[in-house]
Amino acid sequence: MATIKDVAKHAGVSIATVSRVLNQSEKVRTETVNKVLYAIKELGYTPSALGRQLRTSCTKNILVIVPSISNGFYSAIIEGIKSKATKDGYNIVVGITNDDDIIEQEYIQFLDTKVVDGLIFLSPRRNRKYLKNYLDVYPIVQCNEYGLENAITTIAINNFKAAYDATKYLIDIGNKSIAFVGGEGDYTSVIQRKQGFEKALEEANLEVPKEYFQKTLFNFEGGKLACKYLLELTPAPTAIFAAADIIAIGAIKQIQNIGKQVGKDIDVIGFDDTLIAKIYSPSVTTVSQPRYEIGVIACEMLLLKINNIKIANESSASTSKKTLGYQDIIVPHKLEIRESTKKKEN
Amino acid sequence: MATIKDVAKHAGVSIATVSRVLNQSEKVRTETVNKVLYAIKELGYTPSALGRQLRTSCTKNILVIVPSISNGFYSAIIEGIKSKATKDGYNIVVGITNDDDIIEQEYIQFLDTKVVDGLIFLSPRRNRKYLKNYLDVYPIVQCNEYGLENAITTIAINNFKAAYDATKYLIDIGNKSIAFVGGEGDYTSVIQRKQGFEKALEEANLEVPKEYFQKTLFNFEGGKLACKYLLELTPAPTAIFAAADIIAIGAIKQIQNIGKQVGKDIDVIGFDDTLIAKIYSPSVTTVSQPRYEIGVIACEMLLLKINNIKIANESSASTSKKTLGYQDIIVPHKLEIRESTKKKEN
DNA sequence: TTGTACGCGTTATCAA
DNA sequence: TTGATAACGCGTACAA
Repeated sequence: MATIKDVAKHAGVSIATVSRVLNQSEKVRTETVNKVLYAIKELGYTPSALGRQLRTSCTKNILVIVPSISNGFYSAIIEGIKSKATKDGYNIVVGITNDDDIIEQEYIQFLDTKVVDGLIFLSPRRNRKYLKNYLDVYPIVQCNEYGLENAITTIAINNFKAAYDATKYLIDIGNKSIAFVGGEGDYTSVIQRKQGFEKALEEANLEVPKEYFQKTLFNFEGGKLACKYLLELTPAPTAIFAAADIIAIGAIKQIQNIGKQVGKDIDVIGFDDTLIAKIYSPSVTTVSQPRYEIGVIACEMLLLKINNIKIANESSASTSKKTLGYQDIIVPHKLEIRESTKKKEN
Repeated sequence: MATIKDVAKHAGVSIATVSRVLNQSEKVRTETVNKVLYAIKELGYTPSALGRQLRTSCTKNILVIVPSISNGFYSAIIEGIKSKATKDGYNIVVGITNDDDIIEQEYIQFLDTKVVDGLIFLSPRRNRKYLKNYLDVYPIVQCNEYGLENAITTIAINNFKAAYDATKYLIDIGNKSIAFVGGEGDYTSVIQRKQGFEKALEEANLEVPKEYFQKTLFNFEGGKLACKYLLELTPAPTAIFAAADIIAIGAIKQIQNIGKQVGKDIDVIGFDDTLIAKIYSPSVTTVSQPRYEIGVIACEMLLLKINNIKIANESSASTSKKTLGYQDIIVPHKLEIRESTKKKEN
């Protein structure tokens, strides 16, 4: 509980000198430095981040807003963010919203209350009109979505092209009737995946019955239900494109339940390449996103913004708005071919 | 960027009055209240948490230290912590250590720097002698381990009894030779599970060859490797007790790879009841921990400590140490029987 | 090279 | 019912 004052008194110097030693900002005689260092050790003193933050109006904290932490998809991105943040002396604060808009807004207010210096959204974007006021003022970055109305810097794969590639692959290995299972909630990324899916089928002159497009809960049960419905259709699809691995796995379990074989009777492809796709039995063909790298890049972009603002504030207060530009960054995706899909022999 | 001062000026009152309105602490004339409220809206003012925290020396932040966020086991606990914390107006800060002691220590210093009011460890405990100094001074709680040297409040299942129960079940369904696969690193919880395992076998007069005890990496590959080794032994075990679901799943994959059937040729049991155990194919018999509840209770205990300290500080500065007692809380476990184990017919 | 003094944005005490 | 003002712990311009 020792403060800088205690240290100063103990060392027989002023608090200014202690501060100088702490920050190595100006020259201090080595002799004095030692006195101060000794006093610090003696008292077990640690500078209060609070006082420092209030003074410098900079917390070295980054807020990461995520719908749920139980989702393997986000965790790798967070690890990426964390890695870059740590390197630059920043800590990350993870805000979990459970997809609740109110909670999300509360977290966003961390910017107002100066608890954090910047914000990274991992959550899919919804109708967030109020965000506009923040975008001009605070450093904010969005992961996994791009090309939307707000002027927000984004990092994502090309979801359209990724879905197109995956669908083309399903066609190439011999499928002519393919179903698409998306999640509920009109996330831009899922919409784009659906568009890529349609484009590939169109190019191959394959038609898709309306019933082949399924919306379901974004989880295991949702995948099971959607698959059950699809396999009871006549004709039933020979392949299922799921907009997420967990949905794909639900579908696989359902296929197994009715005694059919995945990769032989029916192909299933997922999305995101989460851990479970790799270790499931059968392992799941899926579209891989460089999640860790997405996190790293997102953090880099954010720190850039933070520093720009800092510099702008130091020079002139009026130009600060213009320093917050935005851009769309597209990272490469990759198709991971595994056991849940197999080339047909005819 | 408006401050309380701006609001005061705008409303034509003193900052003290603004503060009173904000905190509803003392009586303010409704007329004045309205003036202030109007000014607040007008300026888009949000109180700075920083100033407030500096003044009250209370951040309303809780630090949760976790080895990795990519681990399904921890996420549910975090959700539990978060739920309780939110109810009481606290935010949680998740610190990811990647099992690095240095990083962990840096996070612990958040207590010194007054960035957080308390700390919950989810990470398994290691040799943390330096912790002693913190335990007397700050509110700290440990999840998932108990009965150790330090006087730290803990919340966990009875790992010994849980493993005993699971092993007894394996014996009851007809297994006579059972192997134990633990993770590397001598985590107390794993050691206790091993002891429970041994106790059950001993009671059934079953002997376990030394080679049946395997240590391996705490992941999918580790499970595969350990299983490969075990199945090449003669005699090979008819059942495998894995100290974690992910290890069990590695083992299952390996069993499938060599063309044997899980639940028929070989039983496999996991630990923790993470999502993957439920949805894997086959689904995995496992010991369920009430992870969400563990999080809730941990948070409750921590908030209790935080409030105790607050009260102690208000009355007399000298008694604050004694208010930080400690206790071991044991929560119930449950055996979830699924497809990876099956009763033998003889 | 070092010390004095101010301010960061609050809350809380004391007077008025 | 309100206002003036002293803290909280720190960094830094300015003076010495």
